Amino acid sequence: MSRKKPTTDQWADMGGYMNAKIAKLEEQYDDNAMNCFKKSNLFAGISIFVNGLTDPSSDDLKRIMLAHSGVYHTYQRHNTTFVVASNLPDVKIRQISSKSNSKIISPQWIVDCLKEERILDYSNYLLYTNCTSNQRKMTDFQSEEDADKLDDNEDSVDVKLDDDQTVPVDISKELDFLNKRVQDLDYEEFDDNHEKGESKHFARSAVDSNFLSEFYNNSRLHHISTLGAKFKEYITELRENHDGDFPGRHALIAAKSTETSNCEGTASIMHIDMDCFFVSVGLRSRPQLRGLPVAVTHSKGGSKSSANTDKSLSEIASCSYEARKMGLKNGMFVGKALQLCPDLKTIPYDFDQYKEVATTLYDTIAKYTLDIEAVSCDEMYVDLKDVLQATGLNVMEFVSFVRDEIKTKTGCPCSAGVGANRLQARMATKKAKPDGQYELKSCDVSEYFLDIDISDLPGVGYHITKKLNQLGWKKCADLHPISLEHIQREVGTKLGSTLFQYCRGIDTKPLTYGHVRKSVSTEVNYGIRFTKQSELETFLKQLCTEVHSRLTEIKRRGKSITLKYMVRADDAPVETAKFMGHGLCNHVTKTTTLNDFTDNFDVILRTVLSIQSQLNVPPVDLRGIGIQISKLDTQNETVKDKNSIKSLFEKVAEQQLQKKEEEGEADLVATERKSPDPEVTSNTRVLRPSNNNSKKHVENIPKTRGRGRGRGRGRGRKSTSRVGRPRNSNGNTKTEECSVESDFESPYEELDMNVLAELPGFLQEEILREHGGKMKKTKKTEKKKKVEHEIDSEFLAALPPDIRKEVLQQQRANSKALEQYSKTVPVPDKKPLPSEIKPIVQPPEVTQPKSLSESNILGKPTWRATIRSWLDSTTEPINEDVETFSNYACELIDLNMLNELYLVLRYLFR
DNA sequence: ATCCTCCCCTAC
DNA sequence: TAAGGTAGGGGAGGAT
Repeated sequence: MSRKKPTTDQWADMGGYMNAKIAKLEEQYDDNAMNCFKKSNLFAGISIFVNGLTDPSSDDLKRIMLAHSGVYHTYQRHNTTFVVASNLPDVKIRQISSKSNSKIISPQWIVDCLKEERILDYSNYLLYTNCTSNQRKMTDFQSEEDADKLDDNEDSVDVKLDDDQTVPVDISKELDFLNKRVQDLDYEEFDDNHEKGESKHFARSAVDSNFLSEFYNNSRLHHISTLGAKFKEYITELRENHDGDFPGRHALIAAKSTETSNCEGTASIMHIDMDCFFVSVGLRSRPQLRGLPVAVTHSKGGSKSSANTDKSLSEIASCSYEARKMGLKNGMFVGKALQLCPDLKTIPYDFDQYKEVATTLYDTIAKYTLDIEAVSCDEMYVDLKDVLQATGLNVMEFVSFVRDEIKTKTGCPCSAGVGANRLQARMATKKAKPDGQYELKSCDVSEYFLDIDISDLPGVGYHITKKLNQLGWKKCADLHPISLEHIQREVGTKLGSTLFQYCRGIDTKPLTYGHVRKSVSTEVNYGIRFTKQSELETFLKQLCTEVHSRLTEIKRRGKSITLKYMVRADDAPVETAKFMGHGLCNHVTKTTTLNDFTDNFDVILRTVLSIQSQLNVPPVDLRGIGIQISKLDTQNETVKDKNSIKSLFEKVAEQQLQKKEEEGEADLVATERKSPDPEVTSNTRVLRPSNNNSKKHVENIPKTRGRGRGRGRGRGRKSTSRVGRPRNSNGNTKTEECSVESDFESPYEELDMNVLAELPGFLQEEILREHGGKMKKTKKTEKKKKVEHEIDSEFLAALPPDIRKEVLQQQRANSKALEQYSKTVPVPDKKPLPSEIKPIVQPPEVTQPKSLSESNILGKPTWRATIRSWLDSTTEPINEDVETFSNYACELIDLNMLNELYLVLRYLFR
């Protein structure tokens, strides 16, 4: 291959620059790590993307967002709230604003918001105000009239397009011209801003600072994946907020022509799917290409200069039916495709348009019913039973009605299949395509399936197909004489029984409407070329930023962090055949399970860096990197019951009861036993003492940074490492046991940890906080503290008298303990807390227990934060009256727990 | 037995 | 040049 590599000099230059940059980043990172407290919720719900150079720098802006609950996007997304920029040329602005909902504002807005500690009206900070100015700009190189046409076209989702005449024939030329112009200007701008030559026009590999964002902007798979997820969420949302009215149905009833009624209501599952989606969307503005073999790909040039494109290894994302007839397939390389079909026309991607069309598709269906299971951006299952019943239409009437509507609105054809279950509907769609519909009647099912290729069944991909074909099984009919056990033996229990049923048209899986994420990940297996460890670390950090922002976006936290590598296989050439591809690789993954759920950037980054050093793969050999966060905490809605405050108490009580029973005191308490909601208990896991052995809970943050001398060879298939990180970085932490004592660094070693350990959790917390921050202040604060710990009279009043007495007693004892303690402990200088303590004070990564127990709540420095965090995720109104709580408490909780629980309540009601 | 981790496979 | 992502189901085999 005469592929051009950057010369060694170029690499070296880049390395030098990158090193300097990294050093700076590191420095900032450390700052960042020390100040990882959330400072406020100022920017909650707001996300920014920084475009170009800004003041403050994008890094600073990121830190601000991190600290104030905002989200920092490493690349612009449709839902980015603000694009932050200082100086953008009009063209760029137009590009941004026409393609998204984001407003472009000056970074000053963020600075000023911070200053005033409130969200200011951004309109004064808009970099540009709508439309007018930039349209004028366009006239610089377009006639006014053309520009108008163009605009019309861009907004034309709702315009009828089935008639090709509607669109001017030369529109695509204009588009091309415009795009080129925009691109040219982009480069010019880029040069202006980057005169130092720190980066080329393109981000070539992952060492370029803007590689990640460019990659994500251009990756079809990324778009397919994220769009799909988005629409699943979209449907879930629509269902949640639905008021019971389906506006489309009225029109349907009115438009109903015949008096047909839907008597045979069995086959009412519809599977609907856009026909070669990307191509169809692209053809809307290129009517002259209709009827020709067309493919969507990054590769430019189409069929005109075969010299260059013959060998193109660019992949085809989607190709028209005309192209498929020539043997083209999605995913095929352009080079090969051109051999099969020299007349192939290639068109570029337009991700924003895909999204628009998909939205129209979903909105159209949603007018009639929300019994929708989203499969991807262009495909869904719909249960029509309800609509048909409500409107009296028969199935195919309805199907053709919506298909027409979709085609009219989007200018793109779709196909639909109808059957008694999802499998039948889906197989019916196959017959319907292209641009058609087909109902698979129950009497036809068995015959219809006989001739279906096994490889067409869902769940049967490349490998399974191969395996089955080798056994001589190709058609569904071939499977009929085979016993269930036999099939299972070949392909596994689960898939075996699925296939056994599928080949007969049986599918018992109902449509699923709720959609709960189980993991979040980000992965790049393209353009990964590192020469140095530092480049790898910088990139890992970017990936962490990315997962972190995705995690925060879905408002979840995770416990398990996986680093995934693709490593060049020993015998694979260093230069891949495909430009910047990954070539033949081994996969290496390693997972760390934290003790606590986290959504904290620092925790994620440290964990990842730590795994990185354990895997110890030479950066040069890396070809792909991914980070996955799994074991997400439970989602609010789905576990409302389990998360109720009542069940918290019940579980605590249950736990105590068990303990007492074990101690043989069952009869004493048996009468007190309340049988909790069976659903709750059935989901309660039996608690085991945390195997994290130490008496004190310590945050589970790996501290090792940089290249450790981890030696985990190759496959990384060791069991997952618990990264119970010793902090004392000078290495001599022999004990895996990590107790608070051994982990303190110098000034804090003076703290008498034994005394501290004696105190109730909440006091430890207060004291440690004082210690780290304000202990310098005099008695005054202490008095204030005391007052704060005084018992809420409202709460007291709600208690039965004898209990009230005990509570008061206990409270006095606590105060004394605190007072005494503060005398015995020397007051250190004001110093930032060591990182072990941080989470105790304001922990994003506190335990969010699946099960709650005494030991989870009490006896741990984090109990309070634990409960707090747990309650943060509950949708139960925590403003239930104090009385209710005290009643729970009195009924369920041991007396000596009451005081602590009281403090929980105070905390909640503060 | 049951759970957990590390895979592999599939789908869009 | 090219932009080979992302989430979920499930099985093998070790740990508990």
